[in-house]
Amino acid sequence: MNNNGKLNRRAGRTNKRDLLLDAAIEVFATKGSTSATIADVAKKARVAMGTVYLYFESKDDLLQRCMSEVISAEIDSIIKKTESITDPMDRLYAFFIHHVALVKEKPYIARFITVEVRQSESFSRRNPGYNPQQRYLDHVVDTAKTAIETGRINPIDPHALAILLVGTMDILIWQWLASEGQMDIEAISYQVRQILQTGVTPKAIS
Amino acid sequence: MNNNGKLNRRAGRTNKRDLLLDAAIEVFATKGSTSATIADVAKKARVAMGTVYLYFESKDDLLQRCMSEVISAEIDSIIKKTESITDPMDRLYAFFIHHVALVKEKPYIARFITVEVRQSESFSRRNPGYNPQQRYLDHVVDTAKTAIETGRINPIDPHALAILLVGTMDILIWQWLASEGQMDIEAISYQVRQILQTGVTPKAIS
Amino acid sequence: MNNNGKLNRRAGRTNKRDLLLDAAIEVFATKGSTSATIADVAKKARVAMGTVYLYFESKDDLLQRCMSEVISAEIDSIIKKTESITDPMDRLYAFFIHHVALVKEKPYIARFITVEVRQSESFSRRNPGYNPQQRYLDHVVDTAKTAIETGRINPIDPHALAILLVGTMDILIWQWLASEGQMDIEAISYQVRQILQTGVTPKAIS
Amino acid sequence: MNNNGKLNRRAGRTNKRDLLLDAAIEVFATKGSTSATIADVAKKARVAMGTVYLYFESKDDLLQRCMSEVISAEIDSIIKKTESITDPMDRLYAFFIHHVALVKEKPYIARFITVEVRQSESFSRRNPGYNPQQRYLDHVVDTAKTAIETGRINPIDPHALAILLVGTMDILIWQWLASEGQMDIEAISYQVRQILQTGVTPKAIS
DNA sequence: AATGAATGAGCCTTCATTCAT
DNA sequence: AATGAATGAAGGCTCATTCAT
Repeated sequence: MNNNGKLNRRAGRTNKRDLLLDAAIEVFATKGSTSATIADVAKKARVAMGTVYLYFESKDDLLQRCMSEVISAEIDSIIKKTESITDPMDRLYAFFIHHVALVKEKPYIARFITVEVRQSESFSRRNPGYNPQQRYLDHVVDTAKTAIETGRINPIDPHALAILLVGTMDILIWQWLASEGQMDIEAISYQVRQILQTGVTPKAIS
Repeated sequence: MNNNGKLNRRAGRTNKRDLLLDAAIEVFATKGSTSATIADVAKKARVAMGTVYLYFESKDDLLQRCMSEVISAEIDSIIKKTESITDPMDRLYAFFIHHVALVKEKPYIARFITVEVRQSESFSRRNPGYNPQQRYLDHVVDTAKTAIETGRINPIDPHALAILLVGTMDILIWQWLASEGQMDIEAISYQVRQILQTGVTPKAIS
Repeated sequence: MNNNGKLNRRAGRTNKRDLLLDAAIEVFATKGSTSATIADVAKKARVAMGTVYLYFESKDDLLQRCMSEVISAEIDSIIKKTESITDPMDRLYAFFIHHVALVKEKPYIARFITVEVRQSESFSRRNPGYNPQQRYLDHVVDTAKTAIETGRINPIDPHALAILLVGTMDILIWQWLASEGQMDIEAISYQVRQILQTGVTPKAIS
Repeated sequence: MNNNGKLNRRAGRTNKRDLLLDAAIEVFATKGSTSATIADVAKKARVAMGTVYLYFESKDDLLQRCMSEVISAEIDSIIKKTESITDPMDRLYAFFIHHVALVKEKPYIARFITVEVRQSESFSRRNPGYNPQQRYLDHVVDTAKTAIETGRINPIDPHALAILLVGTMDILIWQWLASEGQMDIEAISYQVRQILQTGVTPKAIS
């Protein structure tokens, strides 16, 4: 679809680099980043081991790039998709649902986020802005603040709500991955929304 | 020769074994179980490397024991502590608070639970009963069912509530660990309880 | 770029593999396969330790290959060399002499055969066809049967003769190795032939 | 059965030492001396590992003592048993048969002789007099010389005869061990005697 | 730009040996 | 004399990284 040499060359370069990033995420998610080897990644990408080092400085660099580039892009994409929704409650729910969709479409990205990113402390400390969970939390806090300001939801603590939502999403995905796709993630999501909306306590008593 | 031979021998054996388990959990939690070496564990426990193999068959065995013995014991202890509380809502909250207390007291156990157990799929598959998160989920589901039956809370989906609670707890701890203890975990916990009790939607509107 | 790509690659691979096999046989023969280390073999072959694992799966695999490839090839070669000799007695003697020549030329192969193969029971059981001593015995039995059928030698038990010959050869080499090449192995061989031909008992008395 | 304290104490000491030597030979013969561990020997002897070091300086010392004491004693015993036989040919055959009997009675000693002793170069060099095969060879050479001097056998090379006999014996036992006792060792022994007595060559032709 | 053979540091594990009891 | 827990050096093997082609 590109129509000049410059873009093509760039695309060529980008394609192999992206090919490697995709292969790396899948391999890292499947075997765990420590157990996965450069040979595994190279094999999955159908290139020679040495080629990996033409695009990434080291195995650790490759791992960091997976987090900061691929994962970050996916999350940006999700957040952007929900920005046009005006009702904050709907926006949060849409964000939730879009993430679920990503998970179903590219499960290895979900596994990578829920497993690898969490344990990568060195990454989190060096690149706090790229921690997907932090991105999610910040996004929810922002949305919640708007919702409160507009009176759309009760004046609750936005940070607490964010933790509730993101934590729920995280473990929901974890459970779904563990169930190997057997769990009805949408049904649970809907139930979660109901609880959050009305609370658990009977109205008369609360 | 202190008390009697039997106790001494048993205590002696148990002590060194427990010493190793504690050291292992801390080391595994800090470096990740794959990156951590037996030498690290031995050094932390101030014994020689070979000694580890007097009490555990392999590095993997040591990791499994950390999960199935130490972690499981802590979780049993927490669940047991809350069993006497009659009000289901209070019981769930107490369970939450006890877990927070454990985390504050032995942060490396928390880190081990939130990070290592999650990625140890092989363990989870072989020993589903020892997965702490599953234990938590089951416990909350049970408690929620009771609460619903007694009319103490609305007839919501217990499984959804469990995912909400445990997921929140999990990420709350993760955030607290990342903040290196700076976050006011109790305040957030209280806010979470408020949200869960009354819901986010203004009464009149919902 | 010498001849053609195919041959070069093949030759390159074969050469390093053969280099390792030769080094391994010498090291195994000298130190014993259990005491010999991969580092020893690598050092003798002037490669890095890891290189061994590019050509062989494990230390045990390397040992098996020494037996099944190198040793077997040498023995095939000896047996083939003697096949054209028509007189069975001469053929047996030629076989004996050729083996002695091999021993003198590549003493470490001889030592490997007399020492390592003997103790490698697991190998013998799994690959009975590659046991050099068994190969020798079978060959001698076959030749002896022909010799008997043609009336060239007395109707003795071929199996007993095989054991006599191969056993003698084995220990003769062992003695020669122990004497560090000082023993006149051909002279003894000739004497052995004399004894076998005429027997030890004076004609009149027997 | 001893009847004074001194002897008893000595016997006590000797018994545990002998117990260890027996256990060691069996273990060394079964697993190979390099693969066998001190723990194996201690377990077989039903003593603690440390006890081994009360009677032997090191694992190597234990191995040397197995060769120089136990094996040597067995061989002395065999040679002594045949000394009274006047006819040299009968004496050699009796020696052969006695060794076969030892092998059948204590196969692990046979395996130890045929396998372990052979590969223990360091031992052979340091203690040439204790090499069982050398002892056998020397004995046969002596007997053969007598037989020749008395005209009982042809004036052959005694050394060649010795190598013939001992080599045959060695491989015969090896074959028998490999056959797991299925081979009729006596029948083959008899055939071997026939061949040695009369030779393989038809009288008229030789 | 691409390859993959070669490297060697580092890890898990074993086991001969010691020593406090 | 006897024990066996503890030690730590050494070996097999892996894999991130390099470099000649």
